[in-house]
Amino acid sequence: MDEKERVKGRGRPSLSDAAKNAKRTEIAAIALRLFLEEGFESVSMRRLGKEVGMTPMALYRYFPSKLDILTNLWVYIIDLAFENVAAIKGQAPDQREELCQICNAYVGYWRDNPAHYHLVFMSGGVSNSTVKLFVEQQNVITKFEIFFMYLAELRCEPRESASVKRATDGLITHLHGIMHSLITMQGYSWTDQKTLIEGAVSGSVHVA
Amino acid sequence: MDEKERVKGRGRPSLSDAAKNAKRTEIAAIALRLFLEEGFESVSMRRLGKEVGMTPMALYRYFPSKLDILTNLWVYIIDLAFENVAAIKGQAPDQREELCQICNAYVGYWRDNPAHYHLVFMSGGVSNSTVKLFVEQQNVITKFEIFFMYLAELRCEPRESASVKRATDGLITHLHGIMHSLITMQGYSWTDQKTLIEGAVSGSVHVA
DNA sequence: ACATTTTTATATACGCGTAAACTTTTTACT
DNA sequence: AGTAAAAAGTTTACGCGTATATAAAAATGT
Repeated sequence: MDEKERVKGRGRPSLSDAAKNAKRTEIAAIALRLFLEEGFESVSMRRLGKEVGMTPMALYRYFPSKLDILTNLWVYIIDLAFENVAAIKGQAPDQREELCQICNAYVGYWRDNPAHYHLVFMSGGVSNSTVKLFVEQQNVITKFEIFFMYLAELRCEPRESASVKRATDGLITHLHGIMHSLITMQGYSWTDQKTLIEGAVSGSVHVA
Repeated sequence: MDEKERVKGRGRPSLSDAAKNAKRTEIAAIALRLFLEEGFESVSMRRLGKEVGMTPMALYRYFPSKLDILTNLWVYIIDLAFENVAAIKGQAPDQREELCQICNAYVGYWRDNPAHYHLVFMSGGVSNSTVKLFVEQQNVITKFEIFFMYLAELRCEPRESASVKRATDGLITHLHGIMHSLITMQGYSWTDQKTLIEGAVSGSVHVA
């Protein structure tokens, strides 16, 4: 939080990292509950402060902004999403079927937890630069590695080849599009998730 | 703006539709200039009111909210964008190439106008039912028809067949995923838009 | 003990979007 | 002309995120 660490001398000592992290965790836990229950924008810092038991401005000792509390929760939620995905590995008879199942688990997680989806992908007032920073800072991207591995194997091409990169980016964007469309445009009668994902996987395996 | 129209009787008469629309147009024009110059969030209603020459609250006689001013501008601009998309029809040597160009125009529009993308697809906050209503109201969905037509022809299948429906839904979701990923996750070095779209089109043409 | 220094925590204040209360303007009816 | 009514327009007020000013707490140096 603070720029430099003072080693010794006069003055009240900084909170220990442990104490600070404990408080951050406590705030984050309460924020997560409130955000999921009532939505990010509906929960004010004054309200959150009251629930945590501190003044609104005291929260700023632990998080630089309200938005920063949110991005912190993203990490936690995305980890949850990929736990679901990891649980499927090595369960299906063949790789192709397993990739489909993994894609369904990934998309399914967000559809089953639309509040999480809204928190991560649709929280209002979040600028591009914020998301960009988040994606770079946290290793969300490394989580996509699993898709690379499956496609390299299924396509019988090296993991680092340009065509695997193209195919995987195509698959990932397609999955996000399926999620996004099914969740946010419910007025349209989409083809069912499983069929759409089968098509996405099929395309990513066979595309040039 | 108002629920019911009073035909006659006592009381000051409502502004004529012409007068009201003139004022709306004037406000919208100034808002567009300011939003483009300084950004939506940086322009306050107090500031906009001053520029237009009325009190902040008087603006609410003509638009129900600040966001509504922006959506109004968006409607105007998106109509132009779809004219652009339509303008591509019949220009390319073959249908397949033309579909690619149309997809690129569609995705490119949103990437060139990320504020509009955020407004329509990420206006999360309280109600995505608002977004849903807007999308349905402006029948954006009926604009998807163009994708159905191209795929029916390219796949040599009837427009109403289940496989054309599957393929088109696959293409549309993929396009939205490409948009969404490129716009909101700029920290990741995605394959370029054109290549991704080529893959999306390829998949939609060949998928079962 | 007491002053000094640094950190933590609170209180105050600002501009924001806009709801609600209020005032002004414009009409019709007596 | 005077009054009632309704829309237009203004003022005031609220809660918001948070910058800034201030106070309180907790350590060291004398």
